Amino acid sequence: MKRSSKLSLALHALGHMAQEPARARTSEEIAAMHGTHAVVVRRVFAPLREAGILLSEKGHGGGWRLARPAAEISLADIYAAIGEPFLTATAFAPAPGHPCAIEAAMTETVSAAMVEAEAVIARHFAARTLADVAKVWGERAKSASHPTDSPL
Amino acid sequence: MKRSSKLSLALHALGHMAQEPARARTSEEIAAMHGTHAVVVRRVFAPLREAGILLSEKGHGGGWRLARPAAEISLADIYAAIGEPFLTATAFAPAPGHPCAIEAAMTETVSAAMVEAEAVIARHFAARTLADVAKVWGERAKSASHPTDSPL
DNA sequence: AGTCACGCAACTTATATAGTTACATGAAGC
DNA sequence: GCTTCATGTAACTATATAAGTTGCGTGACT
Repeated sequence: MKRSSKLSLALHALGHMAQEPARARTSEEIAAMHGTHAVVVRRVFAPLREAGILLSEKGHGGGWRLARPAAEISLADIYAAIGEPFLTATAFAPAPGHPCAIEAAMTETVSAAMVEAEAVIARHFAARTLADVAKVWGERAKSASHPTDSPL
Repeated sequence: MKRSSKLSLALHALGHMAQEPARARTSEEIAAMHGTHAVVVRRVFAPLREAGILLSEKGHGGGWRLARPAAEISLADIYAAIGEPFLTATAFAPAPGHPCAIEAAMTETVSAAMVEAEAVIARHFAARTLADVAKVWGERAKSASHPTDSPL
């Protein structure tokens, strides 16, 4: 397990959805596309719905749809909604049971580096929308890999 | 478990060692200082020894010592020797069993962001030596927290 | 010889996350 | 109104990763 992550699923799926925004996709469809389980898709998509990026509909013809044009959804929006940081925050639990100035100094330095790194990532993602990625896809893959937008 | 990490242990311990470089510390001592196990210390320190940052000696009076002055050991040296990246590389395993242009495009974007972020961290760490941190410690904690360099 | 400390391999335990099952809710079609 | 399809959610299982632990070997000092 754990061969993938929430963010990779979200980016992959929303990238596909940006290709044909009108059509709703079921969780099953998306799960098959990404090689995972429908419940996982719902779990990952729930915060995106709450963030106003996705809409979900029940019943016949239901499924998931982009809540606004792909050009108005940046990767940063998705990243922020997921809330799963790249940086392993586990790296610095404070000293167990006793304060230590040296450890504190180290933690400060590392934290500063992490904040900087996060800012870089945020900037990077903010500069790219789903539409940008869809465009790249359109330019390079008029070939055969994903004819229109079919799963698998 | 996993309340700490290799890097936090290394930085914490080497920070202390930089305070009094002449004295060798046993793995037990360091483990007590960081609230972990001596074997874990040896495991984490092994690559630092191979990288020429630490020296280890067996027998009476043995233990660990800095291989060179604290001013010549940057945090980047330690970070590189540990080889444990901050950025969760798990985030992007490729598509399971089938290529997908969209996923590839997303992966490229994310990878580029990660490379940038890594560079920021590397630069940040390269600019700080163990001696710098020891100095910070010396300036702020002439008080009581760690009288000389005692564990706990 | 005896003790101390690292070196290393193997095993155990803890945790996080993906995967799965099960059931409830609501919407469309008949 | 009943069935079908789809999401919503909680609970459970499986697995991968990393820390913690044990045991034994080796070298060095007394």
